[in-house]
Amino acid sequence: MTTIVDVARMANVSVSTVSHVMNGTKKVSDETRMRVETAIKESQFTPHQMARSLRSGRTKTIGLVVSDTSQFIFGQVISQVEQGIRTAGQTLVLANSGEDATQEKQVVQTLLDHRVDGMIIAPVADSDPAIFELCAAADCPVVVIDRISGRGIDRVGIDNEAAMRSLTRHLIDAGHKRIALIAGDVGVSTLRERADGYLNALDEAGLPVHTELLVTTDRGLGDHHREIETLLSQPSRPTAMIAASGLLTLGALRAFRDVELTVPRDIAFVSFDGVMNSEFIEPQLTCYLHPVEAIGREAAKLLARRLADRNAMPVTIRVPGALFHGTSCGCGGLVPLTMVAP
Amino acid sequence: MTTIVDVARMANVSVSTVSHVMNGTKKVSDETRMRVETAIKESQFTPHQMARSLRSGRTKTIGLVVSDTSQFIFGQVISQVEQGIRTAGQTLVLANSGEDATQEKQVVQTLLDHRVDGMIIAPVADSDPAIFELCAAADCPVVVIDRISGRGIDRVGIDNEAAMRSLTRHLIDAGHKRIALIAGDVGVSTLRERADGYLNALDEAGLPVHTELLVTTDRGLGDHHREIETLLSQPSRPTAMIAASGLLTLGALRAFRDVELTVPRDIAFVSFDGVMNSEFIEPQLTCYLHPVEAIGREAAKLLARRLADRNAMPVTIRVPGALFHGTSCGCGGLVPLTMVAP
DNA sequence: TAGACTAGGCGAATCGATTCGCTACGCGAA
DNA sequence: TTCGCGTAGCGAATCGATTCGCCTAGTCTA
Repeated sequence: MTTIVDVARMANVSVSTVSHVMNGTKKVSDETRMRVETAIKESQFTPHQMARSLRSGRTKTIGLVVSDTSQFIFGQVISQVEQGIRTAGQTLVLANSGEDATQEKQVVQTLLDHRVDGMIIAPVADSDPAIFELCAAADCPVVVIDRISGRGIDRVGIDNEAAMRSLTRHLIDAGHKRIALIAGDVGVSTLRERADGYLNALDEAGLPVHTELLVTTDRGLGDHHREIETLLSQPSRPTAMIAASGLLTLGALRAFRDVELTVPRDIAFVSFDGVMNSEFIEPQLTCYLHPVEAIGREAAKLLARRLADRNAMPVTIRVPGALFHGTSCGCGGLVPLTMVAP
Repeated sequence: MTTIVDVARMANVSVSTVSHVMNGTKKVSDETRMRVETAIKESQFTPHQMARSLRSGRTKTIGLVVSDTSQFIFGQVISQVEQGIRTAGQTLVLANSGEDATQEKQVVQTLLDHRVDGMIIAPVADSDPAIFELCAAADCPVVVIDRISGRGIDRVGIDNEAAMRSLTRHLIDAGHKRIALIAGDVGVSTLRERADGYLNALDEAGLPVHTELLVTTDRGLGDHHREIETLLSQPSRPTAMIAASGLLTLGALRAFRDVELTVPRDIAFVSFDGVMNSEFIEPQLTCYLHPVEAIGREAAKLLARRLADRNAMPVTIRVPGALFHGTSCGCGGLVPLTMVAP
């Protein structure tokens, strides 16, 4: 590989002059600049990023930690983040936390060892708060996605509570009183906020909470379709059901199929977050559409802002999503579905 | 941040001794080693990867270039590759080529500037062969995924021709003679191989090729459902159809819906590659299942092998996929679906 | 007991860039 | 003529690790 020394020799100037030409850090006469530039072209010189980083302390890389790269939702986030930081001249270093707090801490440390200039993290359920201290100690700015945790940190996510309240309200307006929620792991802040939205909607409407209709799980990412089957097989089965995530929606759909219930004839169904290719699935799901692309975009923007001004006030950005009115809620479009507040 | 110098001072030894303790590059007495190790722990020292890389010439990073991170198939690949290299102590640097040759070349250069130890590339359709020269010049091993291009390079992919031949053969065995292929951009080697499989199957069966049933496009990633609609609206419409990719399958499904054809009653349909959540889509698609996870895994393994032995013979690994016999082909399970040769 | 050899550790060069301070030169003013 | 000053460019220290060669004791052998 050719180095800056080779270029300097070719152009018959000193190493520092070549550096100044490349970075525009000092005035160089036109004539010298030309010589250097042609030398760079001819030798196809590209500066060694490691050497550059060692000296300057900046690597022009951004770390992104997600819990499962293969999940569709994260694919969208990765795509948007990559695009955002690439156009800003940065490069993406990706790590998978595998929905495990120990591994998350490890990969965060690895990214810090690689001296990323900043980090975007979608924390796991029982994330160790120490990771933020690690980043702070390394003076590495962090943006948290989706799952909100800690104060004094830039965050971007959706308004889970309001969105779920809208969905629940819709079923209530359609006359349902026994509404089940497949809530998932309420240890995850996202899912707990959604469960809160459900409870608040019931409360506002003066409806009682039937604890047997609230399906939560302590841990794990399963789709829980066995539990849902059990619930649906009982004599006092609910007249409506809400799934709190895309994965849980798939579990519910499996359960409906297995116990041979037809939606919306036998039970009304709405979901938080759509599922892929839902346009080909019958019935059309009434659901909240998670604005994943926007979240990725905003996260990249937020980090860029932070890198430009380390002392800016930390902010929390709530990206609005959209509600899709399908046929699965069984209201036949007669009951309006009100938008989530922005 | 604490550096190796701090540790050396704390342990009352020289810098080089600390280095030797960390890397096990020289024998150090137990007593000294202990002192150094406790000093490392107490100071929470982690070596500066940039400095380390500058000296050693290895960055412990692997570059991965895909054309669209948000596509499900690449999400799977990314996940497997990340896992593979993480367990090997490497870190993943991800770049998006956006299905554009110019951008692809740029990101490859960026990754080389960051001195990745190796690279895995899923090339774009009209990929510039120069990218391989760039890598060769930088002495950076490359593994090519899926789309095969060039010789003397490690490659991992599936046997597109054989898989497509099986699918086509299945429809022929079921009695079809007018079989359409939605082939997509045959400039992409993957898709051309699939088209070849279709043509070879027809040839083996002694059936003529109807060019109007072969829908190809010069460029782009669209799902082409308009073209498919046109084809289906003609009086002499085919009795069976094959879609050559997951995306094209979605286009076909849209077209069937829009022109109100029922599969398999009005037309038989099989697809190369399934679509997400297809278990909830009626009818069940008879299709070839792309072994994406295996491809990602193998790519990581292949690169590891190459890094261990730069002089090994370049190999091409063909990962076998599976065939799923659904109801969309309309044969009612009466006609056997023969496996792809491994 | 001298000489050879080993173990354990130290010092300094090195990787390839950035960046600060210095020099040499030319020009205008006093 | 001398002084001051701005401009263009050079030299060398520096970032934080790795690694090679050298040094010093201590041990073994003849």
